Amino acid sequence: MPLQRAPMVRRGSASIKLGVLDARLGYFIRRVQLWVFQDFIRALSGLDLSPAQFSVVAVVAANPGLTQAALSETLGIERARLARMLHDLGRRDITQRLPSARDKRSHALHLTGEGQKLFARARALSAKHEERLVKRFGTNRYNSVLAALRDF
Amino acid sequence: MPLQRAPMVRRGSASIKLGVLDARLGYFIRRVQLWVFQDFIRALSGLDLSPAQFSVVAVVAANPGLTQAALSETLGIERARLARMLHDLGRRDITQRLPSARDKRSHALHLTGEGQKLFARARALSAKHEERLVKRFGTNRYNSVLAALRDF
DNA sequence: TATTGTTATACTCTATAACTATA
DNA sequence: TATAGTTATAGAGTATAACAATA
Repeated sequence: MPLQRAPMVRRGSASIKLGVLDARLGYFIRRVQLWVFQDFIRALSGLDLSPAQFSVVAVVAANPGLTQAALSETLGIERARLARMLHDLGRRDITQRLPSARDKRSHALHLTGEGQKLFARARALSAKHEERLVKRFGTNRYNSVLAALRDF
Repeated sequence: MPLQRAPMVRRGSASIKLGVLDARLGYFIRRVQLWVFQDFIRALSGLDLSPAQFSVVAVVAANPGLTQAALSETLGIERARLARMLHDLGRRDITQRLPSARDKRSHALHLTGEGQKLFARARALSAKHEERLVKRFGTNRYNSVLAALRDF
């Protein structure tokens, strides 16, 4: 059987210059953010949890009983979108909305028993993802970038 | 006139914990990326150029004559989306697609005269945006974060 | 056969407004 | 009057597939 000719992959295209983009932090932040999210999605693909859904579950787990408004403000997710997300997570028996004693308008958010199990697995899978990031950056660089972005 | 009661702003909500998110780089990258893009969009609002459009114009300016496929691969923008973007930028007399001499399938991308003027202004406005980032991070942190993300 | 560029479709995310029930 | 939550809609961005022209 003859060898197939390798498809033209054009890996480097090294001659193409970024121009002024090479001095724009936003460009590199965006590229790295896309890479990180793709790796995260792959890491949690078995659980069918998006980065945004994971962030919701994580904050509810750390603050049982908080309201949707507080969650929305903490994560910067629009209230309207959060309502749909919680509807979906509720259908999947991950989160639940209990009536609030103090304010009948608001809900107290909790994880269900199933939600807690799912979160434990998601947390472990996301920790492996995080280890990949540490390796890719190197420990020192990872720590300094995390600290810089956290303080921003 | 009696003082109006200040609206409940709930600035800090300091009691809400991030939980495991506090050890996830992707969360902070996403938050900072959103802030940076919003500041960029505000900075260039007078020119009506999105970050993605700016990146296209910048790379065409730095590599006159390159093809859409090369541009697509460099910036990680889908060919399908890039076709629509260039259609729009062409309608606005910013970019132009000239026939390629060597390959009749492909186009050679260039800025128009108007496109070059627009790019000069966009570059200046984006430089002011970048200065805000430098101030916000501090020069040392800015430089180390930029280097780390660029090398990623 | 594979690549370039185009069109079309579907899905997600974002932004906004309008609505209800409570406060 | 303002807030909590919901629903609906429109606009971007992303991911695919299919297609014509060319290699």
